[in-house]
Amino acid sequence: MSQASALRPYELTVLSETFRLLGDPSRLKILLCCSDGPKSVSKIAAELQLSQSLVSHHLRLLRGARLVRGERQSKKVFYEIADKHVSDMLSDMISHIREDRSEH
Amino acid sequence: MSQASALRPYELTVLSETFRLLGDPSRLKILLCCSDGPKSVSKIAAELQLSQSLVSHHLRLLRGARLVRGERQSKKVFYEIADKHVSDMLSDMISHIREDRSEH
DNA sequence: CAAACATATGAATATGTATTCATATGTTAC
DNA sequence: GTAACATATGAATACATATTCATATGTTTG
Repeated sequence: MSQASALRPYELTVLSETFRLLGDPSRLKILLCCSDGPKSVSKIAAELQLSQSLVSHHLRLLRGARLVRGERQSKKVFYEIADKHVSDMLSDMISHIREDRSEH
Repeated sequence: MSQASALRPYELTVLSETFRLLGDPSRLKILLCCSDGPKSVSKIAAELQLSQSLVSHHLRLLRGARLVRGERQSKKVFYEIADKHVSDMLSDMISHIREDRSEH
C-alpha cells in the first residue's frame, strides 16, 4: 500500500465518494440487486421492499457516480451495474469481507 | 456477481459498514496514512493536518471495525492497517478507481 | 507526588443525508 | 386528448455523524 501517498487529491475524493455511496445499506442492496442483470425500478423496489421513490433517489446517486446505468424501454427503466470494474470491485470486497480478518 | 443474492444479512451489514467507514475522507486519509507502517496518533494528525482529537475519534471507529490495530509503546500508540486483507482491499479499490469506468 | 506529554473520550453542535410525501414528467394505449 | 402506469424530483423531516472543545486517562521522568 505504498500507493497511498501517491494518491492524488482527486483520486482520494473519488475513492471516498465511492465508498460513501456503497456505505448505505439500502443503496448497497440496490446495487447488488441489479448486479445480476438489468432490472426495472419497480422490480427492484418490490424485491427489496423499498418505496419506489427511495429506490429512484438512490439510483440517481448511483447513476451520478457511474456505478449503474439505466436504459429506458418503453415505460420502464432498466438499471444494471455500469461495467465490469464495478462488479469486480464488489466481488473483491465481498471476498475480503468473507475472509477472516483476524490473521495477519 | 451472482453471489449478491447469496449475501447473508450479516455479511451485508459488515460490507456496508466497512464501506461507510471508508466513505469519510478524513477517515480514509487516516487509514491510508497508516498503511505504510505503524504511526503514532500525533504523527498521523501532524501529517494530515487534523486535530489530535479528530484522529483519535476516527481511529476508534476504524479499530472497532478491525480495520486498524494499535499498539502502545510507552507514551505513544502506534496504529497500522489491521492485516493484509484490509490493505489488499484498499489496493484493489484504488486500482478500480484508477481504471476507466466508461468501458463495459 | 507533580509535571509534562500522548491519547482517549463525553458533550455539544453543525452539517449531511436517508426517507417519506406529494407531485411532476414521461410513456403507452384507448 | 385522457387515463393508467412507471419513473423522477422537490420539499420537508428526522436522524446520523463529523468536528470541536474541554477534560479525563494513561505514561514517563524528575
